[in-house]
Amino acid sequence: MASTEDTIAVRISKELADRIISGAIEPGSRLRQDHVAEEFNTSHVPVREAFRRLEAQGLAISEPRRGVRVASFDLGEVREVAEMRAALEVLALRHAAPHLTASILDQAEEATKAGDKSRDVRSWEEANRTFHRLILTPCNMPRLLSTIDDLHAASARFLFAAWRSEWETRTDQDHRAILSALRQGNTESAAATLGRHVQWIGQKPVKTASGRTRDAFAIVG
Amino acid sequence: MASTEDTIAVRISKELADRIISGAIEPGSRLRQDHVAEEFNTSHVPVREAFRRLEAQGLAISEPRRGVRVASFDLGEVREVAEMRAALEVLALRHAAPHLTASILDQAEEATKAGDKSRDVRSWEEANRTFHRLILTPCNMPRLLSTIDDLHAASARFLFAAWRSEWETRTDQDHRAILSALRQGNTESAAATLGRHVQWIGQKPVKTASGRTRDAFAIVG
DNA sequence: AATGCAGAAATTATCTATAATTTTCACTCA
DNA sequence: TGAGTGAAAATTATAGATAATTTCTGCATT
Repeated sequence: MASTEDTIAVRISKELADRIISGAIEPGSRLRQDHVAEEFNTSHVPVREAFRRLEAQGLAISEPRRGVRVASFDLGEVREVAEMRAALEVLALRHAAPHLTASILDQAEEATKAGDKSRDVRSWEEANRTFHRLILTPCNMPRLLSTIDDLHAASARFLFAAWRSEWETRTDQDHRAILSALRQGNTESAAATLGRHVQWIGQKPVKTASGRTRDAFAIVG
Repeated sequence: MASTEDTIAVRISKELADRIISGAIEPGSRLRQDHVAEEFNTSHVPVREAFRRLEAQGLAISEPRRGVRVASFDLGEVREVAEMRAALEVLALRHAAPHLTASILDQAEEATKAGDKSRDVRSWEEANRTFHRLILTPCNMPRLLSTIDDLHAASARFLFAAWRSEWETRTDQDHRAILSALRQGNTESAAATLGRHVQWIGQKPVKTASGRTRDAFAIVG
């Protein structure tokens, strides 16, 4: 953890981002700068800068003079993020493919296995993210990768909101198919599978606070 | 102009973004918060927030304790932005197509004509941006649209850097082909043309300060 | 001439204070 | 009972001041 390297504003934004993604802070709830400042033992100036970062990542929305609140989301946004991820990850994979080494693919396979063994959402999400990052990073397109990172953060948020606690282990066939295609040098097939994989939207009945049951949606890939 | 509505930080970031895009501030040059604060007659707190916004748009980069500088760019970045635009605008168009009305397509045709008549880069860019915005906005995907907006800002920057002054009028056949396909309800053909159109990278010899000639590249679509 | 090293100047990051705005909530009056 | 009203409290936005860091500059040394 390079906390001492970062500026206070960055540290705050990372911590808040983590809480928003994990669902520790409810969507729609207000982020009050003085409260946050007090908690982190700082003034509110770095807090405001942290808010601007969260805003840019799409994790918070700010209305002038009325403060900042945690961004809420709906099924439409889940779909939107899924489609953006599909389009951009396919693009990244096409450029990354020529630079993929056997070692990278082996690491990606390890990540897939780790995901299959995961007993909770959080560790599954981490393994999944590692897989995607491993096969996409070699595309060497920083702007593309950072946009994809933001989309992954949004995905994780949807995921944690839907699968708050229960998580059933499952074997990720898509990841294996992608790796196998990449090993055979079949980039187009890998890209097509990745595009489908990322757009798969899981659906799960969830009990609301009022005791009713509704469906929760999330990107599971 | 809703300047009075906006917060000072937003106003500053818009003005600085405009200068960076137009090339009024050189890539790589430093943005000094006190100087900017003095120019806008404010303290540096809103200036710092404006910097965070520019950073998020990819127009500036900040290193902790060493300040903010205008992002520089190279051919690789031009390519990257072109490919991202292609992927995302195609996605947006596919979703927008069912909601396009004759009126919107007529407005888009007007924008194309305005672009063809433009005698300088700046007005051509504005007309071009209007065209793309018109046919994409109905997709109703706010996150996607705002990402595309940022990419258009980057495109404009490349464009102004390459075509600083000289600009030859040209007839945009791609725009017309896209409109014609859309009018016939042939979304796939329109999307394919748009994807190619946006990835077209113009090339132009440019005289550098040192009197030498080098090639400048920009997205011309 | 090139290199390295103070010390000074400039600049960034943060804190404390103040002004302006919005939200809350008790209270009046229909 | 309930809608409207108007302070009071809370909160945001900005300003001014301070501490910490970096960059610059000139001079001594090799």
